[in-house]
Amino acid sequence: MEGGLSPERHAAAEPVRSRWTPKPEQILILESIFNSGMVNPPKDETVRIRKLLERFGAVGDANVFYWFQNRRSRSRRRQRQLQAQAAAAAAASSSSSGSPPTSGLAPGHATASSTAGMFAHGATYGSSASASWPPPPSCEGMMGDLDYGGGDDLFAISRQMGYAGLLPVNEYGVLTQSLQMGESYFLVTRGY
Amino acid sequence: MEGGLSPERHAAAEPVRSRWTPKPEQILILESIFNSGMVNPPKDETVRIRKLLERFGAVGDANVFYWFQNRRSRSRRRQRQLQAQAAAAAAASSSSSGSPPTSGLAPGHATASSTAGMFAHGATYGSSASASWPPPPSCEGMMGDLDYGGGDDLFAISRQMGYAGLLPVNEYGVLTQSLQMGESYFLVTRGY
DNA sequence: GCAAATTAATGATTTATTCAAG
DNA sequence: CTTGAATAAATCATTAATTTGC
Repeated sequence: MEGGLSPERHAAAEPVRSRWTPKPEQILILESIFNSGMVNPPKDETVRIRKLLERFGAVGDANVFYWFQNRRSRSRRRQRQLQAQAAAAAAASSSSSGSPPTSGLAPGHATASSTAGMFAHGATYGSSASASWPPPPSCEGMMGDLDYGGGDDLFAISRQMGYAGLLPVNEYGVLTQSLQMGESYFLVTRGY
Repeated sequence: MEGGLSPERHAAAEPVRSRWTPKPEQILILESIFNSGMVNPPKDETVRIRKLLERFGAVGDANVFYWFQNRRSRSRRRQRQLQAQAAAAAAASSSSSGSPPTSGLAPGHATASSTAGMFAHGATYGSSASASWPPPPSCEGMMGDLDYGGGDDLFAISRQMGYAGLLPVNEYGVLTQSLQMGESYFLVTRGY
């Protein structure tokens, strides 16, 4: 099995599609949100998330949408595969003990080993990204962009609550507790 | 008690999701384009198409996108079903004359009965043509951006060149000849 | 150590399926 | 039933991890 991708291609006018490569911080945020149970954010939420992520690098709504879509899909596939494996093993060794297909998307275990401190911070990294927008769910929340100021008030919020301190994370360094829906979080990485 | 993900996300107030009902003229345009071979228009083309359709009623990019998606899907399914049927029949009767699965998308009968006059107009080219796109917005302007600006001259131009004459249509009143890629067409309905 | 060559992850597209309005 | 809307599954394509030979 090999890719068999030779330098032979339409070497004429290829726009060279490049794709978004999320920063570690962005991944952490996304994982956290996903892990907190919001696996399929509606459009307005997606916009909010995107605005959060933008602090760490250019990103578009579409990227966020795609991320969640892929995350859902692959999470489920892994789950299925794992279950099939278990089923096969069970069938091979003994019998029954079939666990009915629960939800499929299981949030967090907690192994709390890695540490990622979270608190607010203001730094304007990202620029904006080109963004078209994929087909998100219902149009309910399409009333104006509840744009809380300009983003810097994130500070305010977190200051209000004081830095939330450390939150429980799993083996991926991902939160196992849900983030507050209306809040915004920033994270401070430890090393990288 | 995270509650995980409640089965219901939509707020209590059901937004009464109403769906787009394309006008006959719009359907004709869409069918024509699809029938002409452009079965999966890239984003910029979709925008153009949407602008065209907007003359006959409110419509968004997402609607156009969905339409083509569904059209492709259902066209192919019908084709497959038909083929399966044929295969089954062939197998049942005698030795099969298997026709390899050609492309599923290739209509083009011609019965030329209905009439729809179409004006051709040399439109803005500029098709970046290459890339496809990330699916379009869901609840974006069903009325929002009135882009009539570059739109009106369509009429002007078509008036200039005079009606381009009738084009061959099939039993659905749909063109059987391909529309020119860079062009824009208008149709004059006969009654409705 | 370092790049070219491979492989593994994963962002982006397309297709198939499902749900619900009309 | 037809068909617009939404989602999940499958697929493609590019980027990061690696392996490998020097």
